[in-house]
Amino acid sequence: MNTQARGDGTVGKALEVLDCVAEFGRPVRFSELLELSPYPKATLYRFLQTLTSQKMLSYNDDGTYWLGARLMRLAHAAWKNASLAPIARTHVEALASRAGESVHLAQLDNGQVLFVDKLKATDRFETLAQVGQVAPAYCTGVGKAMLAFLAPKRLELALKQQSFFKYTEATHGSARSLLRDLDDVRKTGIAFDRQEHEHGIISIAAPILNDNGRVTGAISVATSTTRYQLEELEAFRADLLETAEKIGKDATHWQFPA
Amino acid sequence: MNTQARGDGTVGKALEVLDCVAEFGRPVRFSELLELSPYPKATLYRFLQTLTSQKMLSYNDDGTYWLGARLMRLAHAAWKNASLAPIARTHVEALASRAGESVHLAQLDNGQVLFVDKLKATDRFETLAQVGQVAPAYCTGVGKAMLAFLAPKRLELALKQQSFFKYTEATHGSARSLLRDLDDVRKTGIAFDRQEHEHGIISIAAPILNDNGRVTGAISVATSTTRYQLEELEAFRADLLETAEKIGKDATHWQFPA
DNA sequence: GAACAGGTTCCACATAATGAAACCTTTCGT
DNA sequence: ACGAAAGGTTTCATTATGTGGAACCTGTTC
Repeated sequence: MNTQARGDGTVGKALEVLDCVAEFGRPVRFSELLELSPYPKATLYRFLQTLTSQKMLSYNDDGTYWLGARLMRLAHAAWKNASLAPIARTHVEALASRAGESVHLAQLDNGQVLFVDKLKATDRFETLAQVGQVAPAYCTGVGKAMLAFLAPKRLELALKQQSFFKYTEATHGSARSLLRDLDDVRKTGIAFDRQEHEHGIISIAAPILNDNGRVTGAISVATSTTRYQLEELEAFRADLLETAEKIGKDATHWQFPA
Repeated sequence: MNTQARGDGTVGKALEVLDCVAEFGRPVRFSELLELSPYPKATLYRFLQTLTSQKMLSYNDDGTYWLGARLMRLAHAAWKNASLAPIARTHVEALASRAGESVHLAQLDNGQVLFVDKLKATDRFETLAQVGQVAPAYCTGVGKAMLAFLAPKRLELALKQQSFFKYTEATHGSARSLLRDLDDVRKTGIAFDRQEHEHGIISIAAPILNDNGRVTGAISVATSTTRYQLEELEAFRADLLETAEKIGKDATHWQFPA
């Protein structure tokens, strides 16, 4: 896995088209896609044909394309077997409704944070909206919670994968600065995001450890500085830790591969 | 969309590999895949590399592959925008717990039934297990419920897409036989699966209609002949119809493209 | 009834995929 | 410690695949 990323190739292009369709967020016509994608008519047409015959897209008789059944199946294989989400769902829900704020559930995926569940207590329909999103580990609450409890070797590897781009003034700009923060996290069992990834967004996060003490994920309560001060997040600490522990227990039989 | 299906092409092959990974239901090693897939070592290797760099697979440092972040993202775009599931979730849950039996939520996808939610009242972990599965429309409760309320033109088209393969003695073997059944469904607003798809499995289904009277999906209570007789399914009728109506109302703003 | 927009098909050509074989690297048996 | 085997990665000449400009449908508009 050390050759440089290959963005090209037929498969890559086809997937780009899939992304385009997904981006629309609704069934979409050929001509609409044509504008958004960089491919000439004939090429795009062939891609759509291929993807349709592969059931990655479905072609409706009103002439629109939308993500197809195969994608659904693959997706749920992923969801069911490689993510904490189904195991943690009830706990996450409970926490969200008690906290009245967004709850995020995340796992580590090649040095990045992968959100596997996001829940807004207030809005049922927003559920799952941004599941699958990724974010850097070094500047998010969940990310730091996980990094702090990684085995030394793994941490070393993960650190190499961080860019240390400064999103805000509060973002850690180097491994050294991050490591100091992680020491605190390790002591308290709690990680804070102090507007490190996005202005105005703060969070309090706890790692999810299985019975062997291995990190399998992290969970956080996130809110905005307009509603809470950083210090006030302490109010969620006990509930968060308790929830994380419960999830850890439920997830023990199951090993996340990272 | 009239050229014959092209199962070949690079994209098709790559997706086959994805399916292989999904089939394992867990992170999988190179060598395991090698046995299951028809490709030589070098070819499979390249596919895995491509899919990994495209984030369709993730490569973990214990040397295993698993479905990746991009798939997750695509999946949830599909789930959120093209399926009744998130809209219907609460109603489905409520029905499942009242009925104490499996509840299936389905939509029509190119003449086939696509399950977008399945819920067992008894087992939280089985939730979502077979979402994305497809089944024939002509021999399932949900399928017949949807067919019966399709506009004549659409029904005609859908009938052409049915194979009328006889899964059991009870399966409809021809369009004629099916159409007679659909007349009944139209009259009563309820469809039964009388062990037509699988021995021992029966169900009672109702279509979900939006305010324009257009079919957007169907919902069913399914059980086995060891627990219920066909006639006893009547007990679920009222609750089923009521639930279907509620979902229809919630889904009215939203049009399923089929 | 001519011009147009949205799709679909053709085909000479360029590119990307193929897979046998050689090559690493780690693990295992003695 | 040594040889062999399993598991994984790279090379490269060959060939199958994908490419896209242009022509072509078909239904709609002015």
